[in-house]
Amino acid sequence: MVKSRNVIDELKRRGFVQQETDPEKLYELLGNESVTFYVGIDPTADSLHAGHLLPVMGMAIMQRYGHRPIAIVGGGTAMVGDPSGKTEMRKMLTREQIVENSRKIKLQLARYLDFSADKALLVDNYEWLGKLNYIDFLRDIGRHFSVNKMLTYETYKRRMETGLSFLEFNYQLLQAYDFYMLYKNYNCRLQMGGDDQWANILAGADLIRRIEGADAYGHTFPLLTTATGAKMGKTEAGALWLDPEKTSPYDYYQYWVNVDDRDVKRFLLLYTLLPAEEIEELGDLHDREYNIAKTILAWEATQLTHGRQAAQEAMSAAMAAFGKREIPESFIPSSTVPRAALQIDDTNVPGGEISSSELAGGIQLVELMQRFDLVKSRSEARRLIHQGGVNINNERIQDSEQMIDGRSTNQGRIEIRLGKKKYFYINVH
RNA sequence: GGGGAGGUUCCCGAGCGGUCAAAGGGAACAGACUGUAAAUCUGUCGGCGGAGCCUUCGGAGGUUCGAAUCCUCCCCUCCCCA
Repeated sequence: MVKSRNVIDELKRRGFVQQETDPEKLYELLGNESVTFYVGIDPTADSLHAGHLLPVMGMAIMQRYGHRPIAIVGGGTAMVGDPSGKTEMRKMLTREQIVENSRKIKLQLARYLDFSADKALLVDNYEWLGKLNYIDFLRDIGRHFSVNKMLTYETYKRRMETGLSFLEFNYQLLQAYDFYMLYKNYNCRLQMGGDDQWANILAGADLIRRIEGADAYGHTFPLLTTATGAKMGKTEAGALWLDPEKTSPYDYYQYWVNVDDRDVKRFLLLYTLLPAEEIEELGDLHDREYNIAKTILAWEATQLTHGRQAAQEAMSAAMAAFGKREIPESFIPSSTVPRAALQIDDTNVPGGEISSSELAGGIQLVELMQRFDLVKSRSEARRLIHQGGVNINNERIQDSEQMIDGRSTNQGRIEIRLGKKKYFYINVH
């Protein structure tokens, strides 16, 4: 990425812009100087998930264009809970949980952002929110907010139907106060966030204008859904986590390979740092070209999140299960995806172990499936078999009473395939 | 605090004494078709070694041969009024 262009052009081109306050001035500012900006990240879990990725990528791009990101892990605000986009009140976390979650989140962010030499910062807003005095806050900050105006915001209007606690109603003031404090302490002049944060971002920019008489800006990212309308990163197992303990790199890789055709190019622009030109040059894709594009997407995304080594393992495992793919040199040349020589290696396909002595006695297939958590219940396992969805060593199983023993072993292991996409190897030792 | 409505299986949503493991839709899963895609069609979708049985309809009791359906108390949510 070149620094000569304005980052806004890049963000627009890649689909990171939903709305901005004062676009002309913001454009000028970002074109002329290095700007400190912030994005709030909610530490309600000890890991980020795919839903967080868009703002994170946005920060990464901004930083590569010479701007300084502050990730503010909402220690204080998480203790209140943002009502935006929520129909029900959020769970509140303890201080200890938040601190622990923040620590882990920072490690994940470090994959995307360079935290060295203060080129990026992670700030906990508990620093100032924690010692806030209620009366002072009301007098200094509260006076700048109009309840009448707040009630007209869509987020609150919706909650007027279902109920909104006073606690949550204050969330906006706290977030605005964050922006203000960051402005004062770090000269932070821009807040970025999901489009559901628009009202909160505006409130902060307003507050800075009122108190300091200074300009501050807001920028929102689109709220992304997949082509089928689902939220980003929803899988059968729940969220798509960045933590390899929660979602293995293999599953992570698989998620991206299985993306809808209509999303591929969009996602390449949003979730990889590959040059926009090269992605646009792809033009209309046909048939297998989609799979090549998806392979690159999966490679780049996995590599960003889990590193090169893990991405390579995930990719070779996927190829072991689903077949090899050759990726032409001309296809997004900047990508570091292994194009041909990648050796097939299935050690990272999900798997388990069983002792040969136990196997010798014979074990029911249904039992085996349940043991390795491939199904939730024996009934489900039977159902799957009846529907023809279970293959052992590439042979469809018809009988739900099927026994598995030493004879089912193929080169020291048993391959179970559920449906078309779930491969599982049981190694016999 | 007063008045009203309601809490049903992953979600929405019927059911209002037996024929209810509970309609319908969505999601999800499997099969066919494919490209590890979409759309479409077919099937499945509480658990248990198919029948039978077991556990479910906010919670606890009760009425009844029999309750998700009736009664009592409790908890929770929403609306109107204060």
